[in-house]
Amino acid sequence: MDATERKNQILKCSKKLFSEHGYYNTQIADIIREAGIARGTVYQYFKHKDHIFSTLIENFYNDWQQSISLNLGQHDLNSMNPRTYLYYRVKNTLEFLESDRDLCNIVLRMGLGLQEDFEKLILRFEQKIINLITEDLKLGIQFHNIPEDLDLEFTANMIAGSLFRISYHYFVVKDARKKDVEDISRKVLEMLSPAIFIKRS
Amino acid sequence: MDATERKNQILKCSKKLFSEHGYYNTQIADIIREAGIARGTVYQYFKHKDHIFSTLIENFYNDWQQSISLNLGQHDLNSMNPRTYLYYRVKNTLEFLESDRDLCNIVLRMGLGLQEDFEKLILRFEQKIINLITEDLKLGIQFHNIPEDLDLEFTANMIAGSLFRISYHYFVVKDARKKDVEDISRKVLEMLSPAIFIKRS
Amino acid sequence: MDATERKNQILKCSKKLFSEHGYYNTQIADIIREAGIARGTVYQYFKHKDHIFSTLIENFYNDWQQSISLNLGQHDLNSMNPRTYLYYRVKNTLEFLESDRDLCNIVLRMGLGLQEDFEKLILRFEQKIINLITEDLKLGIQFHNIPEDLDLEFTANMIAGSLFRISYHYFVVKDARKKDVEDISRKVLEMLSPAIFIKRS
Amino acid sequence: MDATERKNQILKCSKKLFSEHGYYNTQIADIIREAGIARGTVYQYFKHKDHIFSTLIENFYNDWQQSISLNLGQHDLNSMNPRTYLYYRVKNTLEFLESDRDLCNIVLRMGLGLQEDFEKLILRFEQKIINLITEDLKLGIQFHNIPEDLDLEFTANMIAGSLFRISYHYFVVKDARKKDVEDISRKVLEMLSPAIFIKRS
DNA sequence: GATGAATGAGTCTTCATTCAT
DNA sequence: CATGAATGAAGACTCATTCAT
Repeated sequence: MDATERKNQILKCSKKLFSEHGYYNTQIADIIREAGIARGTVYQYFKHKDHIFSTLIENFYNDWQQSISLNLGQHDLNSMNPRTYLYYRVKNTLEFLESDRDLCNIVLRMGLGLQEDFEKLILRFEQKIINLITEDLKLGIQFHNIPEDLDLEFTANMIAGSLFRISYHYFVVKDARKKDVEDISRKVLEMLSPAIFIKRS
Repeated sequence: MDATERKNQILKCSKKLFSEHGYYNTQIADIIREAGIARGTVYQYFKHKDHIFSTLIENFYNDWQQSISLNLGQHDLNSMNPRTYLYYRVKNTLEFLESDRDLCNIVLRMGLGLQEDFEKLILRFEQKIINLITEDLKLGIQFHNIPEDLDLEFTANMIAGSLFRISYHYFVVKDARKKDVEDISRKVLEMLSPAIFIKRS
Repeated sequence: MDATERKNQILKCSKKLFSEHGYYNTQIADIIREAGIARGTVYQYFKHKDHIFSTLIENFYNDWQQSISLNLGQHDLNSMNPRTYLYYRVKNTLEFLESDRDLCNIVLRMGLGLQEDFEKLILRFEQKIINLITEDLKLGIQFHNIPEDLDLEFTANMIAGSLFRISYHYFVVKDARKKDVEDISRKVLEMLSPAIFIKRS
Repeated sequence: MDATERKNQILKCSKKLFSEHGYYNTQIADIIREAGIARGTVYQYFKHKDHIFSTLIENFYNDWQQSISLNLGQHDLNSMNPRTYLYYRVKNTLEFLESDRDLCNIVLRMGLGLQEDFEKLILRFEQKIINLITEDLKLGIQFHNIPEDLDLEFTANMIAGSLFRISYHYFVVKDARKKDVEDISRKVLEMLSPAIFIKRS
């Protein structure tokens, strides 16, 4: 097993345990038992226990960034109506969270309220999602699909909160299948659209 | 200082510290420094550190239960239209969370993903709110104000997620004032109504 | 309740608990619960927890001393044959230990191997019993009832060990009745006599 | 130093300290000072302080069991007269207790009256010795060497008490040499025989 | 004298991290 | 690189003792 594989193995086992028992209730002893490696080996790849956790969140954030770029590239904003655009945005987000339930659980629940530096990493993710929604809403206003007087801060947080809870509920608690994501996305759209979009007569 | 006062003092100081630094980053040493008492005094009132935390959540839950009963008594469901009813429900919930920002922060963020027994206590709160929303939605369906085919599980979680995020954002992050609660509640109503209620022509 | 009564009450409750759970597994909290008094009250009568324990052993020792004097006075050594003399010695010792099973248990078992100062007090009792037996044996030698070449140190310890074990077994473990003491004493005599006394043809 | 050696080292140091100062007056700090190791090392080999103590008693019990089996194998019961048999029994027991004076002191004195689970372990040893003596006495009755009407419970406890006291006195208090064991055993035999064995004319 | 809330020194135990092999 | 025994700082909890009321 080469260095990258070994590192990923440790990350994978830690992720599972952090998701299952939380950061402080996962000991290095648990991680090495899960990975079947020696205590010292962990420290060949990670300076501290913190480092494992923050690497997980960093990777999650980077993967997500990349996923956004890819998805943006796939769809031509101009050729879509705003509802379709929103639909893809929601679906892509949910699909990403669905693809790794342990990370989803960590980022949306188990990783909250730990150390300040972890909080910063998670807040970066949360803030980024809020910013994306805000940007999208602004775009909608520009295109006269969304009323000008919409409270962006409020709406963005409301949408983000919905997405977080829905993801946590369906992917972590209910263990929903990948194929359910489209259905869930459509329902999200149905809930949000009437309040956001200007009705065309 | 009598027993009840001392116990409340310890709870108050612990609450502040748990909210600020999280459960595992708050030591008994911090609590006694904050309260200006001796180490042993804490253990006169609480069996373990856990016990302080769980008491906080228990009290929060009980106070909330009581607040719901009081509020239900104040408003006559029959004399209200469904929008007004929903408005008061949202406002009461937000008002309760606003009234203690430290507890709000603990229940909505710092207390998540800790020990299993803490998780149970917080899940009880979350589940109760989901149940309440579900009951309200069912009532709306009965009164033909809400479409029969609404996905209750989905909608309840979406609404709950919105309320959690909005509360956390405005009361914990933004430190909003009590007077802002009405404004926020109205905005919540504006977001939810169009998707939930059957439009009367 | 006057001072002496209160003090005796504390001693009585402590004795029961020390006998039941040992010195280190009996807390002041247990004693005041058993006695139904306040924490501070204990310290009005005893300087330290140690003091309660050592008072118990001291009292036991003094009572025993007194019991010996009384018994010695009752029986005229000259008018008795050595077997009868030994019988009364054994019976008196067993009767004394039987009269307070908690103390018997403390002195013979629960009180052993604690602190150095406790050990001294208990050793004083043990040594005293060894000395008494030795004196009696010497007397027997003087009167030509016991062979001159008997190993006194060995015999005294053997007899003491027997008495200790028999007392512990019948009074503490088996909870024997007062009326059984005579029977037990006779059996002790039957065991010891053949080896100790010079056989008269 | 490998795992077994290290564990034995901790056991050895603990044994010495427990024997010297008792269980509750021996701190983990004392043990690590005596062993010249770090605090955490103790907990690599033993779950709790209790665990060290109970391991000592367990080992003692097992070693003793094994010693009995070995000794039984060495001597042919049929080819011995009952006195010789009793002599070897006593000698073997005393030899075993003599071989480790710290354990002898713990089992016969310092370990008494501590926690319930320790008491159970020590009682197991005591009961076993009582049972062995009882079995031997029964055998003697079967072979018509011992009177049928002998009170077995009484006699076994008396003999056990003698052996315990004699062992404690000579091996712990008087620090007798190994070579003295034979002499002591012979004296024990001289004390017990006349009362136990049927006299052949 | 009696009370019991408060005290804090003393202990056990945990667990991330190190380092010689 | 891998190992795992050893480390010790950090933290929770206990409990005899005090003292103001």
